[in-house]
Amino acid sequence: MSEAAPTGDELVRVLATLANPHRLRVVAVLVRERNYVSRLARELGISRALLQVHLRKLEAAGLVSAHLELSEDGKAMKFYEVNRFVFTLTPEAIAAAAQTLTIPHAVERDGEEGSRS
Amino acid sequence: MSEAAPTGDELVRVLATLANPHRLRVVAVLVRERNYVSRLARELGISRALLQVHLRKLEAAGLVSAHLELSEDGKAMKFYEVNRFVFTLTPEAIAAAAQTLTIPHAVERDGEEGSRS
DNA sequence: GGCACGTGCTAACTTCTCTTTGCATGTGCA
DNA sequence: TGCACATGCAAAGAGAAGTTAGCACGTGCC
Repeated sequence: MSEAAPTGDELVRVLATLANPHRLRVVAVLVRERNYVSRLARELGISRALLQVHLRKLEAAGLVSAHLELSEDGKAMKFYEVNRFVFTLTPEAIAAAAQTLTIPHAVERDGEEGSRS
Repeated sequence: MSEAAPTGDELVRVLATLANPHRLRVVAVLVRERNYVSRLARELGISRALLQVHLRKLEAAGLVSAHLELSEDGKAMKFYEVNRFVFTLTPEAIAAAAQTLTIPHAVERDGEEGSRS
């Protein structure tokens, strides 16, 4: 996931996903070590239901991965870990990504009838 | 604005600002050349009122700058241009930023696991 | 069985964001 | 004076996002 040139839609999704304090904290915790949902919720001090929503978004954006595993005592636990990724935000990179946005707005240049000039 | 280590709040604001197709296109157009509001709106094919809202957010995030100037025929025109900025998004950078988030969630780690349910 | 722990889901509420619509101001020019 | 162009702002609706609460399922163990 080392981004060389993300598409506009992809970039929008990633940025929207990371533009949230909860999800930033989730990434921060997962960087240290992989973790399963319930424990992660406890460490972050948020409800499990809320965490799941954020984890789903992070996963949808490709920033984290989930692995369902069975613990020694037979309990199903869903482990999450962060993926490697590098997104570099500069005006130029953004301009390039913007060109690939779907549903592009009309950039028509017809009515050039300025009263002045 | 070459970010060495943005704060969590700052990062969230920048990401939230850039996570929008319209604003990405605005940056793309302004990278090529500075422009004033009305013309920018025409080129992007969106209403002026809508563009102003987006420009305000971009400016609030420090990504663009505005300069009010008078044209030859005396009309007041507000020119916008993009600022230089570099934000590098990696799991580690995000983890670092997350540590500086205000209104941090309680990350308590004691035997407070009550069965309140 | 009942409790503690893990998972999943959804309905419903609140809050925020986006977008449109409308009106206000000012200038230059035919 | 009236039109074309520039600016500004705010109310209000529509839609998306965030959050809570509640229920479902499964396992191991006293």
